[in-house]
Amino acid sequence: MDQNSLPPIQTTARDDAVLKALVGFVRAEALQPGERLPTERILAERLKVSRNTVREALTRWEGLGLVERRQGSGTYLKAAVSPDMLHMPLTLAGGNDFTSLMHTLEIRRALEAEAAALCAERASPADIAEIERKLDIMEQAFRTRDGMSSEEDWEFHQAIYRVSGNPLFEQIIAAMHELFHRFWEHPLGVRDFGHASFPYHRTIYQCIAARDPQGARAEALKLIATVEDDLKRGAAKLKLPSQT
Amino acid sequence: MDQNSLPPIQTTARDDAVLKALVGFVRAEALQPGERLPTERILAERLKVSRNTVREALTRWEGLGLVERRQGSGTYLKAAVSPDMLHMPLTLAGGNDFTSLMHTLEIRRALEAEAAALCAERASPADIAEIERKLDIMEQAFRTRDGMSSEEDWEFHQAIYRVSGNPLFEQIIAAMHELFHRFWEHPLGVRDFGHASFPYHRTIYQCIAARDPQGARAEALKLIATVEDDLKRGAAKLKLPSQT
DNA sequence: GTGCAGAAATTGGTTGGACCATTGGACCAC
DNA sequence: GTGGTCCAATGGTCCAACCAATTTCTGCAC
Repeated sequence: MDQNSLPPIQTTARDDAVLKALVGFVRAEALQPGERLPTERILAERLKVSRNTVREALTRWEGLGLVERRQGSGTYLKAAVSPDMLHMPLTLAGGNDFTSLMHTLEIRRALEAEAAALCAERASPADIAEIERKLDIMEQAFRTRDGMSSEEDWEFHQAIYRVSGNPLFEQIIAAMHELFHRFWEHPLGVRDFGHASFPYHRTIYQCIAARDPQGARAEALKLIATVEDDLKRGAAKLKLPSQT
Repeated sequence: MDQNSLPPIQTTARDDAVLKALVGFVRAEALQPGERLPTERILAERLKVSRNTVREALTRWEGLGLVERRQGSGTYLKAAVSPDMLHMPLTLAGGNDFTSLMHTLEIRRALEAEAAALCAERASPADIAEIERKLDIMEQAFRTRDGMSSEEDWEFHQAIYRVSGNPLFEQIIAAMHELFHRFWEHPLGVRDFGHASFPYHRTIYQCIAARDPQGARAEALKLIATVEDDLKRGAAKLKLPSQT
């Protein structure tokens, strides 16, 4: 590690300066997502600030999803950083009621359709192969575990978001995914939850492989529609309140 | 083995607990945005945690825009909080390059299309009348000011988001709108920026009035497509870098 | 009483040092 | 190999100060 890439900082606005210095460091060292950055103690020493200040700065980055801290292990880069990043922290007054869940699904439907369409436009042969691989894994898991393939299912969708070439898709949907799963852990009493959506994964893939954006968009819409139907059936069964 | 049957164990989550307690406090005291919440020292004492831990928690809230800290004065609530907020920190790399702008536009295209479709499904006669009113105002402004109708244009779209019945559309797009306008104030040197999109506002309205979700979706896609074209022309003129 | 300058208290920001809990590797007995 | 134990490294928490900005109070001049 080049020690000159971590010069001491100068004035007030300490933690901002720490982050700025850290951006410079990441670029100087060409750190990639997944790599570990220096320990808090080293950063504090090099930047001539207290470790608490370093921690406040890293806490902000962690909140933005730029970094992940693992106790006993280190702090790891989670996304690419650049000097002119724009942060748009969006907090939605979501609820645990059925209505809010449907609202998130409507957003997901919009993004899923667009991502699939963009994916069909832009996928390289290697991308298509990668998506097919995820699809095979998912279908395999679906058959052997009789429908419980949520993890593999999610990876399939993530692959599509990535190939869409627009990182915002993954960021937004990942945030909603977490909310969704607070509810989804127990499939709302619907035994075969998600079964209906299964075939559409392959049809989406086929449209992508055939470079058919409109088709991919349409199939993605159908997929989410089946999830919405499942959700409605589950809500009806549980007599879930439709309002908070 | 079902991976879900062995979730990661939850050990320590001090600052999360602090935030949870703080949510409870805000609700118990019915604090409104703008009001001051207890000092860090008091929070630390009451919650039986160190002040550092309180600060890390507040730093996270500050990063999310929920709270504002003023040295010497106090910490003030900036937005309403609820126990089940959904946090969506979006960071887009490279603020003013063409690629990032296109990324935000792709998200907007997805949401705009879906909002228009939902709007066509759900609009009441009163809603339709309201949208038409906004449309008339926009068209009037467009004609008298020769294309400079961004404010009225925005209100027309907002009306559609509202009628869609899903508040998330407006929240997400509003956040991106602000971001977008930091660079959009000057229409990238394209003199008639936005002109091409003008007729589609009325066609979208007509589809909504005719309760035609598919048509509304298609027209919304066309509208954004014209904006994308304008943007590309502007980028070509300015020789804007397509990468960071 | 009023107005205002300066002192004092309040509050977030920073520091340095200490200890705890977890992680992951090294090492060892089996 | 396998399974333990130990140990150093690292993030998480705590404490007790002090600094810097702000607010509030005090007391004096008028």
